[in-house]
Amino acid sequence: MRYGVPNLTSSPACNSPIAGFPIQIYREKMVRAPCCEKTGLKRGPWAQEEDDLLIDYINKNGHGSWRSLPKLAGLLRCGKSCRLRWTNYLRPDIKRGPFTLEEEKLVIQLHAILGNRWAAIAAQLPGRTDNEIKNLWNTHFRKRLMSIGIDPQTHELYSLYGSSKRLPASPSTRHMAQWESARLEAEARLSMESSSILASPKITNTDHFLRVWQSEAGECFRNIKRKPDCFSPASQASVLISGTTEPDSRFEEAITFYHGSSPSEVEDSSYTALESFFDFHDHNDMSFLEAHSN
DNA sequence: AACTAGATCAACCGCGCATTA
DNA sequence: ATAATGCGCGGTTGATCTAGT
Repeated sequence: MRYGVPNLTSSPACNSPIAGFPIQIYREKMVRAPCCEKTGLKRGPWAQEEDDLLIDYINKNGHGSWRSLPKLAGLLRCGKSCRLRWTNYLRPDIKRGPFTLEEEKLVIQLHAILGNRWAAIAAQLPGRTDNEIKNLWNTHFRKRLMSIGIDPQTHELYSLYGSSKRLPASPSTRHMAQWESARLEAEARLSMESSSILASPKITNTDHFLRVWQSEAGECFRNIKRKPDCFSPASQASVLISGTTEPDSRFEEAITFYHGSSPSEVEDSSYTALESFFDFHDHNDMSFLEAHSN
């Protein structure tokens, strides 16, 4: 049976008084009380009948308070377990099955920007859960990136900075490596695919971003740093792209990287970077950019 | 056929933030 | 202002599956 009695000697979770620890020790260690009374509650894999009960209840009543849901639905589970089961597996809009090439590419690009913010990455992939993406990353991408000499955490090329994993000096250099890693990964995948079916969308995307880059919006985007006013470059870019004045700090670094690059200098890696940046915003933003394209 | 090692992924946990009392 | 509570997140675990020997 999976997830049996916790190992009291090694698991931090055993600090719970319910797991057998004296209440005093529990309090001294300042450990938060468990989310629910675990005695008598079922753990481990969900049975079909449990799934049916949960689906039936949520379909009729919505989930409401997760804490009170199990009792109301007739489940011997804690609310946390119910929420996890629903959000990661039972939700009707969950997309099962292997990730598409485009989804994989997007995950890599978003990870280069967002890091291990799985929920934020999942928000950009409809039907995919943070857990699924996290598993995908840890089981596939991490090893693959490492095998081609890229640090999966920072997206930096080990080979650029010698054999050690020390960080490169400047933010712009770091981002060059970051974007390069995304490009290398995408290209490595594409090279394994012999069909022209996959090549065509790439060209289309490149043309699209080249058009955006050369458009009025792209010009503003490139010249942002030259504009002297109260907004930071990233703020201006955000206003331009999405209307928000609260950009992620990583975008500020990204803008710095873009600044000074001419269209002829920005090859595929920068298109990939630009694509990542724009993909982070919703599709309405893309409509705005397309409307301003030549 | 039996064993082993590595890969996969559902489910767990503690923590931090936001909200409520 | 503070404590309690609820929820969601990221990291980790371990049962099961698969491929290799």
